[in-house]
Amino acid sequence: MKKEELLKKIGEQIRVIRIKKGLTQKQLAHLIGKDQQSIQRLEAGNINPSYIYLCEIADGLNVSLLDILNSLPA
Amino acid sequence: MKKEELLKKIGEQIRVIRIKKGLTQKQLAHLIGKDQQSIQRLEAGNINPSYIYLCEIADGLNVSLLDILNSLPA
DNA sequence: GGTCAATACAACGTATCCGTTGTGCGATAT
DNA sequence: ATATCGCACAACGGATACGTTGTATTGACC
Repeated sequence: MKKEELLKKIGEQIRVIRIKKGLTQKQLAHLIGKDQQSIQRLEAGNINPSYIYLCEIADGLNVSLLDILNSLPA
Repeated sequence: MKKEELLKKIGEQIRVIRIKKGLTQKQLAHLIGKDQQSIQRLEAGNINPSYIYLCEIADGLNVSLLDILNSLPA
């Protein structure tokens, strides 16, 4: 699969979970010591986040990284 | 969990799977267009790999990223 | 002894991440 | 009209990933 597609898919999935949890981008960002723009770029698929970054996001969403990857659209 | 621990754990897990598949660092590297040193640093936990990098590694190992994360020691 | 394979560490350069600031735009509310 | 909220995009800068080269160590094999 193409790199851009992979990034868009995981970004969209993170957005879905964030909204399901009732959080705004800013709220999620502040939970993990980042700012809203960071979350925006991630969800838009504009960056290639590091493993640690993904772990932090999962932590802020109160799910495991497995939960995020598990529900990725094929 | 500490950042260094997370990186060491995933590095060790990648090494375990690579060896189970009977590959050397160099062979795995060349399968995905990288070189031996990159794999060495990853397995040693010396870098914080990107999502795409992890996807490439999983691809080279012929497993899914979920398979790698699933078997991480708690 | 010599050679080769496998792994490890260090250093350099380019590319990229990611934190941050600034700006804009639509929707809602007062 | 103005303020506020949620989200988007661009640019700058410091930090770091990662490709690459070079080198060291260990062990197997001749």
